[in-house]
Amino acid sequence: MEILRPYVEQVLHPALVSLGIAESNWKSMIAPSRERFMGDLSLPCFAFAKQLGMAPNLIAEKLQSMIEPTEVIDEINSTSGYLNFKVSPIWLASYVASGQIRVGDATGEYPSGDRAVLIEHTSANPNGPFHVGRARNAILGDTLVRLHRLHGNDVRAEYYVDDMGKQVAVLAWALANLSAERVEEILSDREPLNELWKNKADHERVRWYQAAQVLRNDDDYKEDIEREIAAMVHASENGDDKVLASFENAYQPVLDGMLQTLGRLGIYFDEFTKESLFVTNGDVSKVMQKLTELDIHGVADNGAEYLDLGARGLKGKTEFYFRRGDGSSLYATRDIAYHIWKFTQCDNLINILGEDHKLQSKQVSLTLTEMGYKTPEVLFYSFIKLPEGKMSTRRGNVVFMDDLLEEAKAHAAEVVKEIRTDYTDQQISQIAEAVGTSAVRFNIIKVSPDKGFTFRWEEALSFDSDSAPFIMYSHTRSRSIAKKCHDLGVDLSRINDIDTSNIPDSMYELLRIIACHNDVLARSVKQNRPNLFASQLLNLANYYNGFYRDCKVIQGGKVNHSFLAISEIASQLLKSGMIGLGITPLEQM
RNA sequence: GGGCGCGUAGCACAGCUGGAUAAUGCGUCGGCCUCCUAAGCCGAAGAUCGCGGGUUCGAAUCCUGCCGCGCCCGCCA
Repeated sequence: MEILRPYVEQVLHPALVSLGIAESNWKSMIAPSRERFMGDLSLPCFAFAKQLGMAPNLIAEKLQSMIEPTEVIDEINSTSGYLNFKVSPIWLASYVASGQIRVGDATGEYPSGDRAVLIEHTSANPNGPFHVGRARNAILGDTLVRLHRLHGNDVRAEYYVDDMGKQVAVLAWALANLSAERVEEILSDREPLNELWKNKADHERVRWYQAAQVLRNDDDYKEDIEREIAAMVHASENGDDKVLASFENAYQPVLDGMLQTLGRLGIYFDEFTKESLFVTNGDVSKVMQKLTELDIHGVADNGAEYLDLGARGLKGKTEFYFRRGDGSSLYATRDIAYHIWKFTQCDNLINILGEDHKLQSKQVSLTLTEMGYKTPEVLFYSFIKLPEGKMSTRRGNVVFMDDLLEEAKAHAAEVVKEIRTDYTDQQISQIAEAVGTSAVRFNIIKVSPDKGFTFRWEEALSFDSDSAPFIMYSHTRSRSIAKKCHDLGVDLSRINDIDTSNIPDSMYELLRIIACHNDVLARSVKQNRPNLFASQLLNLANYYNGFYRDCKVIQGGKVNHSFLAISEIASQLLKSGMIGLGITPLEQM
C-alpha cells in the first residue's frame, strides 16, 4: 500500500534517529505486510540487530512503544522482529471516496504518462489460422498494450508482417501452381476443412500451404519445387517488386482472416510494418555495412559474414551470421534494422516472443549494444501443449482459436439459458459472446508466461473456477445496484459522502484492496507480467462480493449513500481493470 | 553433448536484493436463497517449497550436484 508509505516514514524517522539509526536505507526495507491481519506495511528489524546489539523482536517492540498512532495509521504492532503499520479505516474511506485512487483508461485515448511505448506482438507468419498456441502471443501482447495504457503510457501496438522469406514463398508458390482439386487430393487423409470456415481465407489457404509442404517432402517433386521457391525467396530478399507483390496477393487475405479472429478477442493494431520495407529502403544494407566494420566481425570461406558474439559473453554457438555467402541478408539482420527503426519511434520497446526466439533475441540485443543502440525489453512465453503432445499445424495436431471461440460461446450460451430463463435469444447470444471470449483470454492471461501449460477443453471452457465470468459477475452486480439507485432518483455523479461512523469489516477490507490496486498495476506493467494484475482483479471482485454481502446499498427502498459511493468506485476499478485485461464489462449477465 | 528457462497443496498463482506460523484464488468437503443477480457467500481440510549437499544465527529465496519438463544450438523464419 504505497499511499501509506510517506506517513509510515514520517512516524518512523524520529523513532529510528533516537535509537541511533541515522542512514535512510531503512526506507527501502519497508514492504507490504505478509498477512493482512497484521498490517499494510511492515519494517523488518533484523538488519538493525547487529548495530544496536539488540534482538530484532526487542527492537520492534521498542519502536512500537515509541510511536503513537495517528489519524492515518491507527494500529502499530510488533511481532517477531517486525514492526507493522495498519491504515485507519476512517482515513482510508475518506481517501478513497475523495477520488484519489486513479481509475485509468485502458483504451488509451488519454495517455497521462510521459512514456511512449512501442509493443510489438503477434507478428505471426501470415500462412494460416491462429491455433491456441500462436494466440498466446497475441493475448499476452494485447493485454500488455492495454495495461500500459491503463497505467497511462502512450502505447503503439505493432505487427511486424513477414512478407518475404520461405514461408510466404511456399504459400505463393502453392496458390500459383496447385488447383483446389489437387490440394484436396494431396490432403485426402486429413480432416476436411470445417464448413464454418469455408469462406475464411486463413482456413482456406492454409490447405494450399499444407499441400505444398507435403510435396516438398515428396521425392518426385522436391527438387523442382525447392528450386522454384528458392528463386522466389532470393528475388524477394533483393527487393523484387513483382515477386513481393505476388507474395502480398497470397498472404494478405490470410492475414485479414487472422485479424478477424483477433478482432473477436478485442485485439487490434495501430500499425503494420512489413519486413520488406527495410530491404527496399536500404536500411538492411547500411546495417550490414556497419556490422562489417566491427572488431568482432568475421568472414567464412564462401564470403558469408558473422559476428563472434562469444567475445561479448554469448555461450554455446557464438557465430552470429548476418550475411549469406551470396551477399543477401538474413531474418535476424532485417530484425536489427527493424529494431533501430523502432527506437526512432518510442522511448521504450517491448517485444513479445515465444521461447524459441530466446537465442535469436539475445543475438539481436548483443549486436544492437555493439552498434551503440538501446535494447528492447522482451516478454518470452512458453508454448501451449495438447494432451497428445506438441501443437503442430503440419501434423494436424492443433486447436484453432476460431473453433475454441465457437465452443466457448456455445458453452456460455448453455449456462446463460439455464439460469436466465427470461432473456431473449439476442441477449443470450450477446452475453455468451462476451463471456466466451473473455473466458478464453483470461484463462491464458492468468498463467505466468514463462510456464508452459497443457490445453484442456474442460479447463478452457470452465467458467466456475478462477475465471473471467467471476469478475464479470461482480461487475454486473455493481451495475445492477447503480441502476436501481438511479431509478430511485439518486444522482450517481454526485456521491462522495462517507459515513465514517459505519465502516463494517468487509468494507474496510475492500478499501484496502482498492488502495493497493494501482501498486499492483504499476508492478505488473513494470515487470511485464499481466498475470499479476489478473490476480488483483480477481481479488477485487472477491472482496467486492464480501462487501456486497454485508453492506446493503439499498435496504427497504432507501439508499445508503456511503455504501453506494464505495460500490461505485469499486465498480469503476473493476470496469477499467476488465478493459485492461480485455474482459468485456456487461451491464447484466 | 552444450546453452537458456521452468519445477511452491488436486489446479493456478504470489513470495525468490535470505528473515514472522509459506500468502491468495479455484477445486474438494460441510453449511447458506422470505434478503440489491446463488455465475454468489460462509466454514473446514489440504504443502517433504522437485531431490541431495553446502554457506548462514536463519534458506522457497544464495552456491553446488542430481532428477524431471520445455526451448534453442540452420549462411531457415
